[in-house]
Amino acid sequence: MPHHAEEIAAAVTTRATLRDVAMLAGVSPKTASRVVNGETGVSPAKVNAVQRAVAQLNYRPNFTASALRRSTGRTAAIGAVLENVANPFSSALHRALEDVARSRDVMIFAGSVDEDPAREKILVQAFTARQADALVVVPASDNQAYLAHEITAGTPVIFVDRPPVGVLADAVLADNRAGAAAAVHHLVAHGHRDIGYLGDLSTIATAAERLQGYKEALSDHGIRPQPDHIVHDLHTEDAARAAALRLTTGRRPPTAYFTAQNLVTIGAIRALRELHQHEQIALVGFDDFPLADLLQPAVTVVAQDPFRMGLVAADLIFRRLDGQRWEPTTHLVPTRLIPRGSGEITGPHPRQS
Amino acid sequence: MPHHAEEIAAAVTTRATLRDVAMLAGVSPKTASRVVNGETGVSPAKVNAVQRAVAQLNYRPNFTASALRRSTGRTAAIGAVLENVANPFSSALHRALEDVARSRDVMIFAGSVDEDPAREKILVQAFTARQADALVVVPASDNQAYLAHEITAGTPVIFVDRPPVGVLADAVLADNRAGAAAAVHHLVAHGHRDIGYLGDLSTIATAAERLQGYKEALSDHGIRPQPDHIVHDLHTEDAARAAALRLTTGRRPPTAYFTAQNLVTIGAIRALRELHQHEQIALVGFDDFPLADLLQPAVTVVAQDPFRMGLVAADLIFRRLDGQRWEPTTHLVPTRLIPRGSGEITGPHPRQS
DNA sequence: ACGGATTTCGACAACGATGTCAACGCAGTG
DNA sequence: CACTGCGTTGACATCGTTGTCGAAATCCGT
Repeated sequence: MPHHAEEIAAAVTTRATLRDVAMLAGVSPKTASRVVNGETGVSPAKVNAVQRAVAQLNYRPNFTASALRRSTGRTAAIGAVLENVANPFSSALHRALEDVARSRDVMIFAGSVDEDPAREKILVQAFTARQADALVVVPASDNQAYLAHEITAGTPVIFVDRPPVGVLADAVLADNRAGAAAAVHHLVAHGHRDIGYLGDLSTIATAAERLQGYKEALSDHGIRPQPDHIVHDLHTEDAARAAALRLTTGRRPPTAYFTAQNLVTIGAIRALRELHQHEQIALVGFDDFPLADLLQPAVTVVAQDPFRMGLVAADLIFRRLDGQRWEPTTHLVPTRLIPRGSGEITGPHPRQS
Repeated sequence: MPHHAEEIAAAVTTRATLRDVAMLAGVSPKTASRVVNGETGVSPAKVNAVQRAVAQLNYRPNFTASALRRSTGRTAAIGAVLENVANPFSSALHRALEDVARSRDVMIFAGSVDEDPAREKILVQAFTARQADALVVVPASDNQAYLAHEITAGTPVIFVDRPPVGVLADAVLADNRAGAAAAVHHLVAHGHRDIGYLGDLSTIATAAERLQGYKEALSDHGIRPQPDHIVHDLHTEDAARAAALRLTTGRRPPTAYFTAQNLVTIGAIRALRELHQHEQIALVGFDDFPLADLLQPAVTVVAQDPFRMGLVAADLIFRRLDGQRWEPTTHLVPTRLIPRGSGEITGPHPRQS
């Protein structure tokens, strides 16, 4: 159906195209395109005519069509496969990506995986089908070999928080092992030798790393970990609370806890409160959370820096998009132990020194 | 440049197109398209050949090109103009949108405005340029007339948390006025008559509504609000803390506070702690926050339900996208007062009844 | 006034995909 | 045997935009 002038006038209900603008301005679509894109070499008279037509028709360029035609094919969009856009870690990461992307006029597509491996693939597919220029992935599945094709096809893929398996790619990880070890060293230094471990799903790579750090640190002090004081697979606050209740009311309860994830920390705190042990039993949590400093006692944590991780990931992405080449590299972002009170409750084995 | 067979074999570095698939399978692009889209009326032999070619070339359809050609032109993407993807309100809203969108295979573009009116327009532009099928907007500017064109062009636009100005559109709002009034009634019922108000930027519509509710509730009880106990434009935790410190150490300090926003609430709590007044001065905050129940005293709040607001907004969007028509409507999502302790500290005017 | 350089402009094809439609092959019918 | 009808298939145009390239108009210096 050809576009006639009278149609254009009547067509307030539909979006104007460059053809419509060109027709109204009495120029070719190509010239209209030139004006819209601010190219030089168009006579002032035509520039004016096109600009008036643009305003009159409220023309908005179709960026997807433009990207399709353009040589680079860039869509100026990055896909972020996150754990859950609503949790603080993911959303801080998301925000960091956005901040860097904003300076380049790039948008972020974000989606939540909820630890569902199938969902991870679905989201990656959805983002690649929409021609995302790059992907940021917090993997939930146990293998990301399916991403090899995207990477060889030139799409930068950066893994964040958890390392890739089955494929070589850049990764930005917290130093989970060192962070967990620091927590344990801190507790031992405050006189604890019987330190309970409460952790997330053992399928999650970071959880495994933190357990490893916990065990290594204990072994550094010649302490043999008590198997029944190590509990995995606590994926909800309530599961963590139940586990902490059980351990604390058992015979020979731990004198301190290392809680290896946010919700686990909070669940454990609830349990200790209920048992009125929160001023007696020490606790260090992995991953900081808002208001940790306002609780009684304030909660000592090993803080990650998800915002910084996002900044690093975004930097890698844009360096790759700018054409830089390098071997896939893993970047460790350090953690920081923040003593606030709960981790400084002294235990029964004060240091001799 | 034409696609030759040997090019296809060598072209592992570039993304395969439907042309490549068709060529390798020995069929026309149209037939390949039919197979990829699962249309009927293709002989089993060709279906097989195409599927093999798809697998061999790791073909992934270009959804943006498809959307461009398709009659509906839907991109299966919704733009969300949020306050800040990293704050709990926005991210809960975001997540609700995602949950509903997921069931329709629709993705969410999200961006943060940070209360910057210019940024609001930029994001809307970016989303419409990318042909988002619909927009969810938490406005920060004082006028959204610029969106009228999108709406008449048939793009559903739903305002959330704050009403639109200068344009008619659906809106999903918390019942700010009633919620604020409920907080004040609650405090009065516990013996308070001198209730300080600490609020966010007065340019934000919700802040104005909450102040209005506060004033009306006071007036219902025949209380004249004290002008110097009303402080606006507290947009950071620290500004709120400073204001609470100032009011509380002034002569004739309020016996209770209504803090009209999240960070303001937390800032006020910090101030009261520092002055050791947190067990003496009552406080009700607007908007719930995690761990409010673990503080000492636990914090009484008027809870909004951003997740529900997102669900309602998403429902409106998809009903519009499905072709339903109705006059723009405002949906009020009720708030809920959650007594936890800080709001039940009794004041100097216990009720006679 | 002339030739050549420069500027301005539009026709055309193409990006990757699909709607339209006509052509083809093959079976069944009169 | 010619004809109809159905199921397959591909040629072509098109979505909105821009890269390429040559034509036309304008400019300059001599």
